[in-house]
Amino acid sequence: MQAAIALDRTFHALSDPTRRAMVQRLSRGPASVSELAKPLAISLPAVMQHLHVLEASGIVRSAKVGRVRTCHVEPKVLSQAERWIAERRDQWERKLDRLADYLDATASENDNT
Amino acid sequence: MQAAIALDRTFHALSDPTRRAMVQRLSRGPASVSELAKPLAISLPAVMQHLHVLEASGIVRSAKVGRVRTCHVEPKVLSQAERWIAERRDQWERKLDRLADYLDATASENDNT
DNA sequence: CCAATACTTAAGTGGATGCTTAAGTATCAT
DNA sequence: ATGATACTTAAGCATCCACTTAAGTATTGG
Repeated sequence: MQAAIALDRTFHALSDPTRRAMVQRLSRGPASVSELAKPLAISLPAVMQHLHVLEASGIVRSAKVGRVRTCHVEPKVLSQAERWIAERRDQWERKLDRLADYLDATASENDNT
Repeated sequence: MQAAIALDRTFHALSDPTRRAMVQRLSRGPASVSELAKPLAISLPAVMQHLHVLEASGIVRSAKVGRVRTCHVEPKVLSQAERWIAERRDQWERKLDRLADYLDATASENDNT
């Protein structure tokens, strides 16, 4: 049930376009807070708040050296969210396949008119 | 950039445990609104509101026949969200691989002591 | 030392979210 | 026709969200 809260936080973190832009930037490599903020048309405190959300989800980690905080992506958490989606999608798609098989089988039974 | 709004809605829809439970139920097969509501400890209007969120994202579709509304999962929208995550994760993991390669190469240069 | 840099904290605001209860509407069964 | 069933709409409410500005703190370069 702890996994549910992790998924809550991860999907919530990814539901905002600014945060996805930050993740996209960080997936090209580490960046400081101000580097993350540069392309965004919002204040630095707003960027900090988004960063907190991303860190709370575990998607992003950061560490401060001197006055610079450097951030990077943590792919494991992304994998968990990805897997949740994939499992539901697979389940539904297999269900559709089984339905198709059943319909095919039923159709061929009626082939001998 | 229409895709961004679709991702907003999809990830937002998945960020709630009640809605994920509904998706999980629907990935086993179609269900009516009251079937969806049965295991949930919330009122029927609340279930409706969650359903609206899921439909707005495109994850779920529904149609009413008589007085029963039947809902089902739409796997394409799930795939898009899944792909967004996979792309970022891959990018970061490849970056780490390249870094490892670089470190290996640098290490072997210093092998001739 | 002192000013610039790089965050960080705090407080406030408008709007979205998730829930409720109450009161509908449209079928279906008798 | 009438009651039960299956939603559906509406209204209200507490909380959360994304953002702002203002005022910090901690490093670093001159």
